Amino acid sequence: MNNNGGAKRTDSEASDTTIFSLLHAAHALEDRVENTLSHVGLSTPKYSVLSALVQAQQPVSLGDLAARLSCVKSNMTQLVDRLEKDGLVRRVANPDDRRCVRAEITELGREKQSAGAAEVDRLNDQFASAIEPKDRAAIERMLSALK
Amino acid sequence: MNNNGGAKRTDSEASDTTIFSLLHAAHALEDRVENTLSHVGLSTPKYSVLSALVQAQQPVSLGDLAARLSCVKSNMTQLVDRLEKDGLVRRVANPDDRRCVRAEITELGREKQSAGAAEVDRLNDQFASAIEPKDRAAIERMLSALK
DNA sequence: CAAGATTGAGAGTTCAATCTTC
DNA sequence: GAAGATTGAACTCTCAATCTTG
Repeated sequence: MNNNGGAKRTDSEASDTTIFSLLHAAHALEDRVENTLSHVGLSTPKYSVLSALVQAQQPVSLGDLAARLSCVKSNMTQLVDRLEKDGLVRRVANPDDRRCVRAEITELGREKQSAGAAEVDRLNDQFASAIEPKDRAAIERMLSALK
Repeated sequence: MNNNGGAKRTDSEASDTTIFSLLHAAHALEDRVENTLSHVGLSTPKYSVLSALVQAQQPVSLGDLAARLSCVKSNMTQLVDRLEKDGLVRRVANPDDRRCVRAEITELGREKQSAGAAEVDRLNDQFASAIEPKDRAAIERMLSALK
């Protein structure tokens, strides 16, 4: 969605470095990532979970996963539900703390993540080469202004 | 959600001007907009629809609204459902083409949009002043590289 | 048959409430 | 009671199918 809330351009010239044009661009970029990952049958959230599991090199509790991906726990419950249905992840019980459920990546999940990572790397390189090295510093400053 | 898919940092230094850090920053910005608009009881999509209606200065068909906000028609159907339930918009029939349904902003909707626009302007100014003028050109270039 | 809108199903997200285990 | 996970309700969004009108 465009989300340009029709903010008034008080500037005579619509120089358009406004919040909404940034968000619009980010949305386009997000779509491109989503589209690329769909080639291997993954969504961005699913890819993110699989990547977290590969990186951890061991099963990770749902609460941990939620924290790593900056989302609420109930979201992870449902995301893992879908990943489990896809056969990319399985829930494993934790004998030490029976409240805790950990997600473990399957062989298929590992393959998908690897394929997704290749796609993302390709996109990343492509994007990086489209940015002038001199502009990177400016973008860094903008990013930190945003934080 | 963070969405940093754990993309491999082939660079020795994680300079982090990657796709995912950009998306992460955009997400933070989006949250700030969403949070600001929540002060007046609006979500970003609802604010966008109201703004489109204010700008048009007349009722707009749902298909038109969907096109203006770059989303599919069925999304607009549901968004207008919720806006209508909130009393911010009403559906009006079109005698000329009875297939067509137009959305008309209510007085309450107009008030909310106006309050939202004030908040967004404030945020926009705040954001603009955090960006060095010299950096704006770089950001423009990045934005156009994204398109 | 085209065009405009809606409906149904499902993904992704949040919040509040609940259940089990510590 | 607090921590870990789940469930239910709601919002935003997409796609495919359907209904009505042109």
